[in-house]
Amino acid sequence: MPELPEVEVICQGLKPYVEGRFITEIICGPTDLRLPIPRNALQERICGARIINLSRRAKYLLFEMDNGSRLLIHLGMTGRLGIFPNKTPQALHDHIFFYFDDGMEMRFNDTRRFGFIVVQYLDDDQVDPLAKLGPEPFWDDFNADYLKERAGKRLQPVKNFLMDSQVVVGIGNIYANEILFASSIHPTMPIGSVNLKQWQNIVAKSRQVLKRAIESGGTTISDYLNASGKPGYFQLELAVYGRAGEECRKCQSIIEKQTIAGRATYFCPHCQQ
DNA sequence: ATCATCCCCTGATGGC
DNA sequence: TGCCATCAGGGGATGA
Repeated sequence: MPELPEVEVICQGLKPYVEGRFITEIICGPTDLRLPIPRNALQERICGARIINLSRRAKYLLFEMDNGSRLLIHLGMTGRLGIFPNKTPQALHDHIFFYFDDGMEMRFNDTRRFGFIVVQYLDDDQVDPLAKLGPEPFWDDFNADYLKERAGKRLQPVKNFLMDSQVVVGIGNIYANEILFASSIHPTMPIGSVNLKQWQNIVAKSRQVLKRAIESGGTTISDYLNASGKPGYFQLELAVYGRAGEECRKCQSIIEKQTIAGRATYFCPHCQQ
C-alpha cells in the first residue's frame, strides 16, 4: 500500500490536474470496494461540483468541493489514482471514472479492492473516518512526551505501536521497519520500556525517513505509481525492508526477518539490540 | 483495555 | 503445464 510518502506524492502530483476542475460526469463500475461505493452521494453531491482543494490527511486524499461536500479516497494496498485524456481505453480493475470539464479524467484503479471512498456533506449521519486519527508525524503534538504518555507500561512491540493510526498516522509496514532501524531500536521492544530519549529519537527519525522518502517520490515495490504513472525511488535507499539475508549497510551484519503480528519485520540484529 | 489473529481481494512467485 | 501454498505497502472485526 501507499504509506504517507506515497500518498503525499500522489496528492502533490494530482493537485495541478484537479484543483479548479468541475466534475461533469462520474461513472462507477459494478464491483464495490472495501466499502460499498456511495453511488447516490457521488451523483448528488460530487457530480456537477468543482474541486477547490486537494489535501492529504493520514493515508486519505481529501477532495474539497465548492458546495461544501468532501470526497475522501483511501487507496488501501493497491489503489491508484491516475489522470488520463478522455477516451483512454479502460484498464483491468478500473472502478471509478471522474470526468472533468477540461477533457481529462481521473480514474480510481484498485486490484485488490482494499481501497474505499466516502462522500461527506453537511448534516450527513455517517461516522467520520478521520475522527479517531492520531497526529501527523510532522505535527508538533507528535512528540516524545506524547508517545511516552500513550505507551504507559504496555507491552506492545514498538513497531505495532508506530503502525497504529490512533497513535500516529501514515506509518505502515515499510516505514515502521525503516524508522526503527534509523532509530537503532529493536522492533519487538515493549513500548513501556522505551525511554524518553529513545522516543525523541523515534520522532526525529520518523520525520527524517518520511521526508527523505517524499523527496525520492516514494517507494515502488511492485505496483505503486504516482499520479503521472511514474515510480518512486526510495526503494533504492531502504536499509532493512525486504533485505533479509543481505548485509546491513552500517555494520555488515546479516539483516534478519521475523513475523510480528502477522507482518514481515526486518531488522539488523547488531544495530538494533 | 490490550494484543494477536484472521479476513477482505487479486496476482505474483516458487516448489513439486 | 498445472496445482497448491505463501506472500504483499491497510486496517477493521473478533476473541482470548
